[in-house]
Amino acid sequence: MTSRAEAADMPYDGETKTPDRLRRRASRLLSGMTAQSDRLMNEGLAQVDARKWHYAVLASLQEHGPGSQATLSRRTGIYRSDMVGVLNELAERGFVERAPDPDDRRRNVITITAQGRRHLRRLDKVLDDLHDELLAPLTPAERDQFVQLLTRLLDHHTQQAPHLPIS
Amino acid sequence: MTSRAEAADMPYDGETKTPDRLRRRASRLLSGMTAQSDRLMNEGLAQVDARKWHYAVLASLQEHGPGSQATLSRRTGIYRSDMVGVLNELAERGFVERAPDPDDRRRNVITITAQGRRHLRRLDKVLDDLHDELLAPLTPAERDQFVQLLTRLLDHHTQQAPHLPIS
DNA sequence: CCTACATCGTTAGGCTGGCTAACGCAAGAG
DNA sequence: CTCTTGCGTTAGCCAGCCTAACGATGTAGG
Repeated sequence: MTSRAEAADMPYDGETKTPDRLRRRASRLLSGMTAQSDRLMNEGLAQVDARKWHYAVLASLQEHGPGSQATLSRRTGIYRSDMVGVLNELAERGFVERAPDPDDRRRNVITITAQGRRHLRRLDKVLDDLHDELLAPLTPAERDQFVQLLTRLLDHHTQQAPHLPIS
Repeated sequence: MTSRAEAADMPYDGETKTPDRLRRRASRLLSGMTAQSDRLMNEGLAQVDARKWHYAVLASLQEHGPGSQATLSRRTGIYRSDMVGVLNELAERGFVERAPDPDDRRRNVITITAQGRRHLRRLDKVLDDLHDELLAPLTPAERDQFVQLLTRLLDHHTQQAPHLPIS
């Protein structure tokens, strides 16, 4: 409250904030960590000729069964404009099948193939290992808590602001 | 264990994995959450004619004092090729000053101005509010823990893989 | 002094991911 | 039959991240 500012060579002009707010800002930590995570996953998946989206689509297919491209788009959070390309790649490799839906001729029904299921198992293993590396510094309990905190945060934000088609 | 596969209409071919592995993958939670966070911060900062980078630079200047562009680049994680533009924007608005360094004529010395400090205080307030919104579903204790977990993870990965110039 | 190398600010450009817009087609509602 | 909605597809924008190269300047070694 007292007038002790105006000292021109003192950089901290009355700020009592935590010194390294830059490093502590959750938003900054998040984007830093995501950058790291993306790098890790992309590199790892590239070694088995896959991408994150491949996994998302295959996993969604296996867990919720076949669906139209739009459905998959909603389930995975991939825009339907980008879904086209992803499915092309997956179909090229024989991991999914794209067949016209007889009940609704606008739609394609996407089905995972046996090969796709094998590939998915492989990806799951790869991702497990990568996540082990990603979360290496945390104990199992901490990992659970981390995931739980993230889940709660994400749920909160995707529910009241459905900006993303995720989930 | 028994052979009960081959049932073609049953999508789950013996997988005993957690059903919603897609949603639980830390990497996926992270990128989802970061997307949400980035959106929030960008929108909030845009309302005061600012960007994330502006904050990073100003905060770094205030905390560690003036420095060359390359130094700032290393401190904030902004590539020096992009730093040019950021500093142009900040200088235009009178938040920093760019002066040639007499001791090393390759360098510019960047200094935060009084106006810059005022602006930074404003940004800090804005960001505080935004983070309150971001972390709304968490209790104070949980927020701390979240930040702490993220910090540990990030430290771990940036130390042994200095891919990013961050910090 | 000369040479070799590193660092600085700057410009240009590439790649990727997220996102919007528009199209033609098909389905459903009134 | 028309209007609206959803579908798959193409095209393209924009921001972030990142590399490469340039001329100018500094540093170290002979």
